[in-house]
Amino acid sequence: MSETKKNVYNPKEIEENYYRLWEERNYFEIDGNRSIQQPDKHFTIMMPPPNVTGRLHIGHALTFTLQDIIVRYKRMDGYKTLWQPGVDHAGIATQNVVEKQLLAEGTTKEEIGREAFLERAWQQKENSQDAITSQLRKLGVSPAWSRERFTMDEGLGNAVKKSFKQMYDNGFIVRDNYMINWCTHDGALSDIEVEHEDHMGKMYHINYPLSDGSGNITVATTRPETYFGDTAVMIHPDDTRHNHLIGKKIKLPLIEREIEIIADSHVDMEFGTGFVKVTPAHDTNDYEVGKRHDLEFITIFDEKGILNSYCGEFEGLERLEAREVIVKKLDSEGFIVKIEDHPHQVGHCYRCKNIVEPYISKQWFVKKEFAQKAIEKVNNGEAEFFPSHWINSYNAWMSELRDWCISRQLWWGHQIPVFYCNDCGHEWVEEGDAPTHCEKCDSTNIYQDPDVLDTWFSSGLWPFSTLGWGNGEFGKGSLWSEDDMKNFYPNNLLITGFDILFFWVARMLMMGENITGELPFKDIYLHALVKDEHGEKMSKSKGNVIDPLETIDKYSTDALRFTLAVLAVQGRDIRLSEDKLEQSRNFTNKLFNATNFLQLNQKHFDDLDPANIKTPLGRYMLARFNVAVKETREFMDVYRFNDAATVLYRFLWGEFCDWGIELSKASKESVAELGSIFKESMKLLHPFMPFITENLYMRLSEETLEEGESIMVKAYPTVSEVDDEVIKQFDLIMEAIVSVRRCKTLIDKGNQKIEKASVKLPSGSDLEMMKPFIEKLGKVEELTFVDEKIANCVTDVSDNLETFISTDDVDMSAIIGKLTKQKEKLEKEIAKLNGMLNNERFVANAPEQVIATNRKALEEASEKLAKVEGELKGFA
RNA sequence: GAUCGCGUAACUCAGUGGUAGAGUACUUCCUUGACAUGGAAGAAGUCGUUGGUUCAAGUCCAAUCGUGAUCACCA
Repeated sequence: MSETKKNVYNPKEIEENYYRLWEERNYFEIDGNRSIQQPDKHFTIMMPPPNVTGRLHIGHALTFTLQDIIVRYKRMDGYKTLWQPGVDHAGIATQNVVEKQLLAEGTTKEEIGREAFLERAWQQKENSQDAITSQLRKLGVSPAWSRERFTMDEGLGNAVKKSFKQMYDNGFIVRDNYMINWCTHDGALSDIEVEHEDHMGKMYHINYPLSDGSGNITVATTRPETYFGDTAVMIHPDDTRHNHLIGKKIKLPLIEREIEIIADSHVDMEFGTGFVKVTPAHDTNDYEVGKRHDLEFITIFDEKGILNSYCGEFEGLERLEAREVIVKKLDSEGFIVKIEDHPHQVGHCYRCKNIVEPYISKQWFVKKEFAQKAIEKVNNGEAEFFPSHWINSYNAWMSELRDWCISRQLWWGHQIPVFYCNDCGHEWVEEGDAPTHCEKCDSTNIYQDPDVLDTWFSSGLWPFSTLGWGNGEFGKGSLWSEDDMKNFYPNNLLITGFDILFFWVARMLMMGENITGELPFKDIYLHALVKDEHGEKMSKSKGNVIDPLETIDKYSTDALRFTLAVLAVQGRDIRLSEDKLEQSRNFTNKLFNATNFLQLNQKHFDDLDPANIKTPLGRYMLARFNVAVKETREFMDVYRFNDAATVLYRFLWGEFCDWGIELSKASKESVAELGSIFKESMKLLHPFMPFITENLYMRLSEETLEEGESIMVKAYPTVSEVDDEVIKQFDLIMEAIVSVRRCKTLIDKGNQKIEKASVKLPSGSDLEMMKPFIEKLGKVEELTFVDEKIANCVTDVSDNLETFISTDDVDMSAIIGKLTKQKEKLEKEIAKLNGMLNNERFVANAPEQVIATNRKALEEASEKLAKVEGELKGFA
């Protein structure tokens, strides 16, 4: 078991203390990196505030990991960095959680009343906020905790009132009767709070008798209970089957209310019977028809869905329960023609899953025109989506926008800051404290609108309300300061999931633009969902949920973070699996052991100064490091987390450990330099793996975090001059080593040490420098450099060199087979290159550099082919 | 119905017009001065299909098939 193993990295010992020390030292705060801050460099990113409803899930882990990577990078790169934390009151969601708690206790919100209910909701908020933020800390994230906000704290409440007034005064907020989405449990919903789900329902064909007794017409409906609200039947004016009936009257079954047959081109003649019942108060399309034809709007059930007196004997039944009862009665009276299965989509409340009803109600709305400038500015490139294709979804949604219903019949939320006077009927918005008198007639007989605002109204202000905008005096100097709007607005970046593009991102864009005159952020990075290894959505019922806290326990925070980063490819779902986590865990172990190796030789390593890197191997690793720094920075700057993580993995494992450390075994004097480079690469990796990089950096500095300054406030590595010459030399050394190893497999000495081997290198090579490396890693006792093939040997031909190992007895057929295959491959390559180079149009059109590259490739391939053919001749 | 993704090695996926890449798995081998959560060598691809543009296409365009997401409508 791992407990008994030596040399295995144990993250738990390390992660425990570091986070506490970092936080205590205020490294996460905007001036936490004061020692390396550069003037006029600011970076802002807002944390999407988690709901105060539940615990941390893997989606949180992804989004906060990506944010933390960027924030740590910017902080180390000298930016005054604000990562603004906070939590969201999550109106309906939280209210439902508390209602469930009450239900379990055998009571209801109505029983305990609004005041006691809100107390319970605040308690839920406190508990959940504590839980979520302590779980976030386990992820190693570094937001400015001292500035933590809550969407319903007093300052943000002030900002809500101020912005509401501004929007009201500008005519963007209005109150009117609309047909809205009504949840009989949660009240009014905006369009996007309704989820349409496929559902196998029934289509009921019902006979409506003509008033003159001349027969029946048949209408088809999926919601028969709504017929009590019918105020017309319509047909298409061009429908020659039926248009002679236009203007005739029919009598509704059972209740015998008389309605007219009207003509409207909204009817699809191909569908159903051609007759459509019109229920203006309970159907979105019929609402429009009703307005066009000036029909009566009959509402047949109340806010809880209980049928009213328009429904005759069915009054008092609940709308869904009533359906079966009504149909049974209609059938027994002979009105039902037939009932068919009918697949269709039904709208459900996104919070309580209740079936949503179109319902006429007086509500507060934000006019769709409010979004206009935000659409224009985004399309002018003032904000940029990553991946860029999201602008299509943004535009599609924005262009079809309808007025946004912002009033909610809830208790938990920002109460709408509108007051009404019972005496003079005056209505006004109050952005200050609650008034005691009507501002017009001075009456004290006034009341505040009982509804609260959509939760997304206050979160729409998040990019600037957290910076003190509209907060009044609340939090000034502690939670925010007067410079904040100047320094941190607009925010540089938003990172969030695409699932809240419309709910949140679009709302922030329009609110920010209107209220501050500027879009709230420049870059918008939308990440995908985290799915399981088979690409399935994670869900409790499927049992495929990966819990980030359990994952951290098993693999470490660093491993989870690195895995999420390496999988975070723009525009693709993230398939998380144990395999990937293991790979990252192994990577941490590799880094741990690289440090162990370095410290076999010496304990302390200086920080990197390129001028002090003198040995050939040191200069080579420095050159590779520089390439890694350049690529990492470039990928981070365009939010290509996966590419940056892959570069780091490749450099640290594939280049530093597999080659650098191994080569250093033949060049002990280079170890001190490699240690410095390794320390510097811990800085490069730090944003991804904050804990292990801190630990290894400290170990190699012979310091502890308790005494030393954290890696997280040291300058991020920059590119120094890359030595191309030394790269060439080591490419040759490594090619020779691989060639020797390959050659040894021909004599079945794969990994064993052999006495002699000969290598033919290109002229001008620094043989003396190269020799010890090739001997050590090729495991050759004595290496000789030759100009010609030696007698009785096996050969390996590689691009720039050949290896010979003398032998008396070996199976030549394998070697011949291998060489033949090599020959065929080269011939193919040469033919291809020749084809291109002999093509006049290629030579005329292709860039010179491409032509030169191909010429060189042809030359090299031809030379290599000659060698291979020479070898084959020797066996003939 | 509309829009937007995705289709590359057995698997999971990178790939930015210029000779097809990684990790895992696989084959063969190795306890070497850190790491077997390790090391070495190797094998493995009609880049969904068909056209087009181009000197040159996995990459750009069109069509098509498969697959997924979002939005809308369905009386």
